[in-house]
Amino acid sequence: MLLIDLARTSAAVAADSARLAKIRHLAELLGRVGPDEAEIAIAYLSGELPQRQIGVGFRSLRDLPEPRQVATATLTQIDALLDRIKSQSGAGSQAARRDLLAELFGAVTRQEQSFLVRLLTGELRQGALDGVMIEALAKAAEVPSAEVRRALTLRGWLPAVGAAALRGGVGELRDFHLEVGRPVAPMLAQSAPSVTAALEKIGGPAAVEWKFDGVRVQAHRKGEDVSVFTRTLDDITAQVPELVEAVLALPENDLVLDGEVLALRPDGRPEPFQVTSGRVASKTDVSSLRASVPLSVFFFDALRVGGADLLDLPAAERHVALRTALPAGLVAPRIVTAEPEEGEEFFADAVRRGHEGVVVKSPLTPYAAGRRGAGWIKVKPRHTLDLVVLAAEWGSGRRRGWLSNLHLGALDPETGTFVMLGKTFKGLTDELLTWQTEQFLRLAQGPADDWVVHLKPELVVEIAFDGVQRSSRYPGGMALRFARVLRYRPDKRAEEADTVSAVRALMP
DNA sequence: TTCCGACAGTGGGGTCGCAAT
DNA sequence: ATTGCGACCCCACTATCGGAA
Repeated sequence: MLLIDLARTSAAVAADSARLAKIRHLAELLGRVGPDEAEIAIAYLSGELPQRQIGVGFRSLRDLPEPRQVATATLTQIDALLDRIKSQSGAGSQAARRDLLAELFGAVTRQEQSFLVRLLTGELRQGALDGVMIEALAKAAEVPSAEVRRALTLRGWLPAVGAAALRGGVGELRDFHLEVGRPVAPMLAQSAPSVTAALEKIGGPAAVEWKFDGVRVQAHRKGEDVSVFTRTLDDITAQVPELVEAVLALPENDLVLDGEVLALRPDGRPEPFQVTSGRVASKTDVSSLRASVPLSVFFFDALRVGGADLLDLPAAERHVALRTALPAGLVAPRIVTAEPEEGEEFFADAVRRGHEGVVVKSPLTPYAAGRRGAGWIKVKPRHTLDLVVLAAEWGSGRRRGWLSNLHLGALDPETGTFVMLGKTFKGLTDELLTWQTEQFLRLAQGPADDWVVHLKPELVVEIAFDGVQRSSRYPGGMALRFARVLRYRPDKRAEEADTVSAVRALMP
């Protein structure tokens, strides 16, 4: 199959806003792709690469060669070139990578170039990714989408699952099983503003469990072999020896566990996320880092214990298996309650101890991997500040033409100036985007730029955020974590905004 | 007919590893 | 030694579609 066929299908998918129409376009193409190229076609049309990543991003794609006039490139040829590019990533040569990219982009037409750029930068923007592709595969292979979903849960890689569906239908999909040593797509959580609201949503007794501010891990053990994977299914076994040893010390030797790894201080309080993140990402000098930044692990779910798959069991039963297989010190602290007061008190205590919040879990739900089901609901405390808009950046995609991304500052009362604390684009409705674009253009001052519009510091906006962290990027040495807009404060003048010292008081 | 679950899009701060400068 | 880039860790929120109620 030719790459141009995919580029055309992608364009048709982008042109129709209806999901059912997108599914029809994708299924039509999947119906005529050969078995050798099915995996490539599924990957490309759901915004992924068979190679996963190849060390090429936005910056490497600025200067493209002249396109061809006639489309002749096949999926197999493109895939082979991407393989060669990947082999030059990391320890390879950037010059070699540049030459190969020139060869790749010189071999395709303008429309294919555009498709490849969006694919390689991870910004396909056709309104269809895994969720829509699952439905399209189900349609093309004439199988229930639930079967595709189930197989994806267990395999974690849609191109492989989809190719199996097209090849062998339900029969082949049923061959996917939980395999120790191969990661499963982790279950995700929705969020709620309070434990009370979360309990309401679940509607009955629920587990309320500490939420740690660390890195999600999935640990597999078969005999004396242990592997550890992240949320995106990357293997980090070598970076977390403490975790490997903890799992090897268990009496049970056929296990798949879900948990969180984090760095604790000697007094037992958690280190800031930045410390945990840096430690987990470090591949060099792990043995000396162990001494200075030791990692702890807390598990909260069991997908397999003693050779038995537990994914389809209710959460409460999985937790019994977890407690049976693990010492209490390795299990995330939790209570089970239907009483809002009791849940709120447990939440407040977790936060007092420095943790991120809690996750409220239904006792009934199976392990719904990879979906943000209503079975898990996270609750975190929320801070707010009244800050001043210092500048704004033009949006892209559906936000093109709107000033979208706000630069936020706190008041320095000594000098009457404002100290930038970060940016946000979250929490804005289309109506608010329209309103603020007008206001910002009225307040514009300073050097004109086609990216950033600088403003007279007059507009006050109420910002919600999760916390304040150390920053080497911003002048105050602090940045907001997960900042989002709540509302504008036309009743407040900039001189009444929150001050730098008020922000500093929130630093851990 | 209205409601609501699931999805895609639009970006945020921080850290590490690596090649090039 | 420093810089730029890619990859990945954490992530919130709104608009939209289409099936459920």
